[in-house]
Amino acid sequence: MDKGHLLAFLGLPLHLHGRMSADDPGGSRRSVEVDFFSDDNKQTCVVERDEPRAASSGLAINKEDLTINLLPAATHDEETKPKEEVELQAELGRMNEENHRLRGMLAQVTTSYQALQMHLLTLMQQAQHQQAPAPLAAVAPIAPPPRQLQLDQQPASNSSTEVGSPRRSSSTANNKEDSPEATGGPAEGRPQQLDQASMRKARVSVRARSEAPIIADGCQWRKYGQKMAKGNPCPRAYYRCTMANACPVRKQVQRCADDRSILITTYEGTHNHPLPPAAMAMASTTSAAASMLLSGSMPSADNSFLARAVLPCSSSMATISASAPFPTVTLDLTHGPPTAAAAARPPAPLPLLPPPQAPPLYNQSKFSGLHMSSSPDAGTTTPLPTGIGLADTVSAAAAAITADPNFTVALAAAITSIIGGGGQQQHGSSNNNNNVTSSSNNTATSNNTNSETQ
DNA sequence: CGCGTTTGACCGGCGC
DNA sequence: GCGCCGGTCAAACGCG
Repeated sequence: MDKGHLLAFLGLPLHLHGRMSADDPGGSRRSVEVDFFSDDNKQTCVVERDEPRAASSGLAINKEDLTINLLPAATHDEETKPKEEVELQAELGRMNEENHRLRGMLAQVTTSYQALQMHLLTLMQQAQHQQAPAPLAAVAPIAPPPRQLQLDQQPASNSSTEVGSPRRSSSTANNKEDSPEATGGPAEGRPQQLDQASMRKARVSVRARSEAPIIADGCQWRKYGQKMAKGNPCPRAYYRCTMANACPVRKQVQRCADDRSILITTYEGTHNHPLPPAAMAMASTTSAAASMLLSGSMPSADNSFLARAVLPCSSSMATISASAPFPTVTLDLTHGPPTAAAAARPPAPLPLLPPPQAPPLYNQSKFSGLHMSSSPDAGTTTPLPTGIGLADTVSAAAAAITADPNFTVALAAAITSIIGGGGQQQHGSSNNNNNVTSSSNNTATSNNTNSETQ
């Protein structure tokens, strides 16, 4: 959505723009605001452009006004100069105050926009599901509903035909996962096909400080390859989920080239089986992030803006990149606050979905794995020595994200898009939790600590 | 002996 | 068309 239209749509007092551009000593978000209030929005600024001149001694000034005031000052007497400087400084001070107020208003507008965006997304996805219902029906018998969202459900939905090896080798597998024909059955709606195609490619990258070779995210992984990636002296390891026979989920683990204490884990795909609670958090986060990417694939969507919109409280740790090859959500857990505080807080009161769009299953303890999060250091930059601690870190971080009401809205949208009207997820959820309670203790990742060679 | 890792080879996509 | 590079395969190997 165009920002100008957004402001108009939200009824923002557009006359603020000109003032905003006058000065922004704040800095970090300056580019956004300048762009926001650029002169390109003439139709929104033209009304106000005369006002600063009419009240040149008032609060509202812009760059031109400053220039006009400063240049004549050079010709003034030496005695008047300090006076004007003092006035200017006073004005600057007032402008700074106003700038802060405007920032607050901008934050409010952004919040409103987020809500609207999420609502729109939800409506769109609901509409899609009315067009193409029940693509998950084929999956449901295989893996009970409570598992994570089937964003990458195509392999799962085809698991009846794609028996056994999930290989994608051209020499051994004719049913390539990436083939559009495999994305959905003939009953599937075209728009959803496209959505799933994009979501299948979506990845979620988690950056976390860890001395361990991999982060324990609650799933079982089997290493199937290792490569030296260009531009990084550290090898990249490839893991495949082995909790189910044909689970399509893969992950890549690589240390950051700049800071080798940072472990970058990239998840791709969606599990087609029940997950341990410990894995649920990450998987759900992954799925929701993929859903966000879906929404970001809408035309003219600004992904960075989208990232801030979807994860407003996590903007410092979550970024969305649509740059090739795959759209990727990066969750940066290497930064402590502000999310560290959220991550370290007791995980029990996880605010989940707002009632209207919340599928029943997510009002259950879908993220019960987060309850394992006991490490007070979760989300901080302190390296955690054990895999369990890392699991806590990841889970707690995921809790921090999912606890964000805006994120849960996005999550609701994701669930709505995937599950649609399908409702009896709760039973499976409880089954799922029963199934995996024990596995959550063994942290279920690959036991081989030598898998990550340097 | 079974399971998981290692590692060189292979394949496909992409840029030039 | 060619080469680079990411991703995957599969035989070899190690470990319990």
